[in-house]
Amino acid sequence: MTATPDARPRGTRLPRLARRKQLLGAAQEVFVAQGYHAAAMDEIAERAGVSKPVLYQHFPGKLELYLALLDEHAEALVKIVREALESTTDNKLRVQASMQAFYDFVDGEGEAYRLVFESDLRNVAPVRARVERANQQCAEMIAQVIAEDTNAPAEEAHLLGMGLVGMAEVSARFWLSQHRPIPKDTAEKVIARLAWRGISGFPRTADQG
Amino acid sequence: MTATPDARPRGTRLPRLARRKQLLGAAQEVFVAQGYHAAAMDEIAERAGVSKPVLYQHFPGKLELYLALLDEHAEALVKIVREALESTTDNKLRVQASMQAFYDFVDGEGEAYRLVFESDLRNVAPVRARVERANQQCAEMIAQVIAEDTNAPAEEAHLLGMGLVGMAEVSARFWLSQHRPIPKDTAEKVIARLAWRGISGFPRTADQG
DNA sequence: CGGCGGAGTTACCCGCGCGTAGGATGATGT
DNA sequence: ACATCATCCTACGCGCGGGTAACTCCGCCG
Repeated sequence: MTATPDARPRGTRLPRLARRKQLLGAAQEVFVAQGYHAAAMDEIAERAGVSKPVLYQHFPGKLELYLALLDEHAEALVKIVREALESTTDNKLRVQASMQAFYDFVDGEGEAYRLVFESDLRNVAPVRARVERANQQCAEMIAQVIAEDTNAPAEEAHLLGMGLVGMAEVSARFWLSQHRPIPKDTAEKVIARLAWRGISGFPRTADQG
Repeated sequence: MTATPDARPRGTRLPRLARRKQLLGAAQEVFVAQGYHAAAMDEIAERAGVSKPVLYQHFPGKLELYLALLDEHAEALVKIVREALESTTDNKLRVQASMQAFYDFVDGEGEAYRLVFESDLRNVAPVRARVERANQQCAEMIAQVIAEDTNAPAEEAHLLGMGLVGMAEVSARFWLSQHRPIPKDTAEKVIARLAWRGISGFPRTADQG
């Protein structure tokens, strides 16, 4: 525990682009494990088997390095949610696929979801903007579908979309933090049913209090 | 903007307990506005119209000061959710009241909800523990109600509870961040309906895939 | 074989911000 | 009036960590 897993082979020389990718990999490990603030540039460099100035030859600063990773994974989230919604025109299946998308994202390699869902840098404008944008894009896409089959006003559809996003995100993170108490597809189905029954009732009943 | 709102009347002497409360107030303002890391003890002291050592006569360190506030508001959240659930035995009304509880919490004085829902210190164990505990207590209470009227296994009930918590939390934060695009009670009702229709379907259908 | 350029290194600077030592000042009891 | 205690202040120590200056080392091209 005290001794670091001792990093990559020290001393190797790499072409620029390969090094950059490797640095991103090392940075991701450290940022995910420690969060932005507790992560030290020294440690990232060491993890990559390289000295600190190398890091600064590839990224202007700590923040930019972080943003590069954040962009990558925020876009990945939006992408898989979009693909889930485009995978069918049956809204019930769409809900199921969307929930699965969130669970897949959270269950993805290296717990990278933490960068998007648990960033300790949301108070910094560019980070906040990216995180909110990803969330809103997901919610917006879902709201679109809801609005098509519903007489709910746009603002309500947006709110509902965000509600479903929150449901998926928080429940998926919980499921993972509890070390998968139930099989993944079961969790997805349970949540998908909750979501589907929730919104499928809206067309007829939305005009009454 | 550059000049600080210039704090409380400098130089006044206060009895210990009054000072402590005032310090907590100042600290909350700064922590909420800046987050833990960007908040400086100097600034909190200045905000309270006091010098730094005074702060340290009341709290052993920055972390403890933060934890004091976090505890306060985390407990407040659990409390209002509990009261919402105890306010009636009609589950539909319980859902409505619970959602309202979250919206009230987020809409509360000074945006204090940020300490619980947007802490930039979740990577630190005692903070993480408190935030997760509050969330889980809320989810647990809701799961309890679900389990009573449902044949869903305990783990699924927990997951559903956390899903509803996430729905409420995320949608409420979104609603506030958008500067209340719709009236609060409308938002509550929309989300409550989503939640209620979602879970009310579970008793009969939970045993099928 | 000489020198050019990119890849890496060591060793350092320095600002920020938490926490503290030591002194002043006003209330309180005798 | 004088001691005493609690409250509060000015001024500083000091470690941590982001970022940089200056140098080395190796392959390659002419």
